[in-house]
Amino acid sequence: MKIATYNVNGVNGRLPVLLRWLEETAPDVVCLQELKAPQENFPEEALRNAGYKAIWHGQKSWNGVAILSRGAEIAERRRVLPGDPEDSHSRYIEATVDGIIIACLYLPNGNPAPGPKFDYKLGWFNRLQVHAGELVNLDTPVILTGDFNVIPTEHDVYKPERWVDDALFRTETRTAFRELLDQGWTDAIRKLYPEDKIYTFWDYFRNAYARDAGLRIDHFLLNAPMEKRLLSAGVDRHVRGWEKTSDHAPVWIHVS
DNA sequence: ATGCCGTGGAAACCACGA
Repeated sequence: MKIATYNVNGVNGRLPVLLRWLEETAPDVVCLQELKAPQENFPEEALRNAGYKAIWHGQKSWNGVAILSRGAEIAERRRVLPGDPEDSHSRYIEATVDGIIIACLYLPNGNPAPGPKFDYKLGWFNRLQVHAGELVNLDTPVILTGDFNVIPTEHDVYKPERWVDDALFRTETRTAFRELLDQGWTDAIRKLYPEDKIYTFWDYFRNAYARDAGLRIDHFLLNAPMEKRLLSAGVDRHVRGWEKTSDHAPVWIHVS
């Protein structure tokens, strides 16, 4: 079973690229972030014609998350991260697919830091920690995946010294991610590739992709029952080289 | 290297992203 995550940066503007990638790689389940589309403008029919059923939580202009499935039914569990009734951003959706609990998330960027946006990021992160703490010890396999907007370590960025004051790499952010892992989550890519230079995002400008000036910010975190079933993982980085592509590349895992 | 690009929405510029 192949499960992927992809920050599409606009699901309608990105539709040709998304459909091409789906046809090429045929993942069984896909988590999408940054739909940038209101609920009624999600390309449900185009994805159905490509073989995918979907649940999604849209929002005008920004954010938006979705879960697609090629075969198994998608049983939605929640579409809001608990802990703040005032939070209006569509950044979280969670479902059971083929016996696996899959949380699709788009953690706030948080720049500029410090400031209110960084405070929102840390608050959202804390709510994620609380909720993840309830998921990690389930006997059910659980996956937290999506765009975490976290550079976990200096090995996950082309020039760490340039990012120390950035919301993606600040001490508070890395500490929060470490605390999340310490609950008992396994970073699937780092489990399989402890040393390799692996990126999932390259800026649109400064020729970042050609220079391989990237970041690893899209992650798969697995609880113990899921980690036991991990077979392989990777980044479809060639997709970042396509025309009219997202600034993120798809990331995937293969589980038994 | 402090958004130089890209997207969506509103209005012919702006907010936002990482």
